[in-house]
Amino acid sequence: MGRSPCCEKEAGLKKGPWTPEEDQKLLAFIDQHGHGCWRSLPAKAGLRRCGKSCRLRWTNYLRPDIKRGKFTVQEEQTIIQLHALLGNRWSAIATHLPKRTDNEIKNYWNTHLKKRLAKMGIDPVTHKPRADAPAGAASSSGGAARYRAAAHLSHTAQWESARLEAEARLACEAKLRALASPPPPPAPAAAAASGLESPTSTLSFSESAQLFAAAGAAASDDAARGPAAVLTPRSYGEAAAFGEHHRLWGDAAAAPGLFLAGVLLDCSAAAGAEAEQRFAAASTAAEAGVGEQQEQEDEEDKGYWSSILNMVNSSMSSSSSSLTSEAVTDPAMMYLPAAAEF
DNA sequence: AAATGAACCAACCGCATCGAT
DNA sequence: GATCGATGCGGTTGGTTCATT
Repeated sequence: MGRSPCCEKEAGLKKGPWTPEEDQKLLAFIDQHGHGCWRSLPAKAGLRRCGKSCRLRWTNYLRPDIKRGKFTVQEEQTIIQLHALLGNRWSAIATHLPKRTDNEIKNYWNTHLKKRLAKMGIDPVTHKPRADAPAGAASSSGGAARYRAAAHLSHTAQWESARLEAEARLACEAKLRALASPPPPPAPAAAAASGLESPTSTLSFSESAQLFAAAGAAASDDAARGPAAVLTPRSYGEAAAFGEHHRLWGDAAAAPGLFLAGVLLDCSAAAGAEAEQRFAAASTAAEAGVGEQQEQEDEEDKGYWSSILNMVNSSMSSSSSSLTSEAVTDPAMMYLPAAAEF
C-alpha cells in the first residue's frame, strides 16, 4: 500500500530535545483546545515539529498526570509480573501502573530490571532460570529427570494459560472501554474467544489445555515409578480441566513466580547478592526434589499467581461496573464477555 | 584534572492497526 | 474489499550525566 510517511520529511521541522519554550507552547495549546488532531496541531500551536513528536512529548513528558522519579518496589514487582505474562507489551503493562508511561517502563525494564534478572540467572525473556544458570538445571537423572520434565511441561502449560488469561482480560477491558463510547472492535476479543491465538504465544488456547493433559499424564506415570514425583493427580486433573490456573507448580527452579514474587521484592540494588544466594538455594532445593520444601514453594507459587490475577482482576473490575466480582474471579466465567461476542 | 566507559533517558523511526471512504 | 490517512506501539539511537581509572 503506497502510504506516505506519517511525518513527511518537511524541511525546517525541528528534531531533537524540546526547549522550555516549545513545551510551553504545546502545553498552552492543549490546555486551551485539547490535542485533537496531532497532525495539524503543530501548525496551530506555532511549533515547528511534526505531530508525532508533539504527541510523544505530551504523552511521555508534559501530561499532568505523570509521576516521575524512582520506581517503588511495588511498581517494580508489578512490572516484572506483568512482563512475565504479557511480554514486551509496554502499553498494556502501563495500564496497570497509573501515572507511568510505557516509554518510562520500557526504559526502566531495559536499564534495570532486565539486567537484574539476568544477573540472577533468570532469562528476562522467558522469566525462567537459564540453562547455564550457576545453581540449577543440568545434573539430574532417572526419576528426578522425568519428574523435572513433567514439571516443566506443567509449568509451560500453566504459564501459557495464565498469560492467555491475562490477554483475554485485557481484550475484555478494551472491549468494555470501547462499548462505553463507539461500537465494539471485533479483533482482539474475537481472537480471545475463538482461537485465542496470541502474538506473544506459540500456543493456542486448546494447545495449552492439551499441555495440561499431557503434563498430567506424565506426572501420573512418574508417580507410579518413584518418590521423586510429587505432583498430585488431583492437581493435574483440575489443571487439565482448565479451571484452576493458579495451582501448584512442579519445579521451583523452573517456576519464575517463586523468585519474581518474593526474591525480586528485596533484590533492588543493595540486596542483589542476597537475592542471588536465595536463588541458588531455591534452585538447589528444587534439584533435591524435597517434598516438604516443595509444598512450601507451591504455596508461594499460588500466592504469586493469585497476586497477578488479582491485579488484573482488580483493574478489570474497577474499569467495569457491569461485571460482577464473581464473573472476574470465577474461571468458568473468565471468557464469557469475550465469548458473548459470538 | 582528564580520559574513558557505563548508565540513563528523551526522542526518533518504522511498522502495525484502526477507522473512514 | 481495497485504499488511505492518522495514531499507537515497540525497538533503537544518540546525547547527557555519572562513576571509575
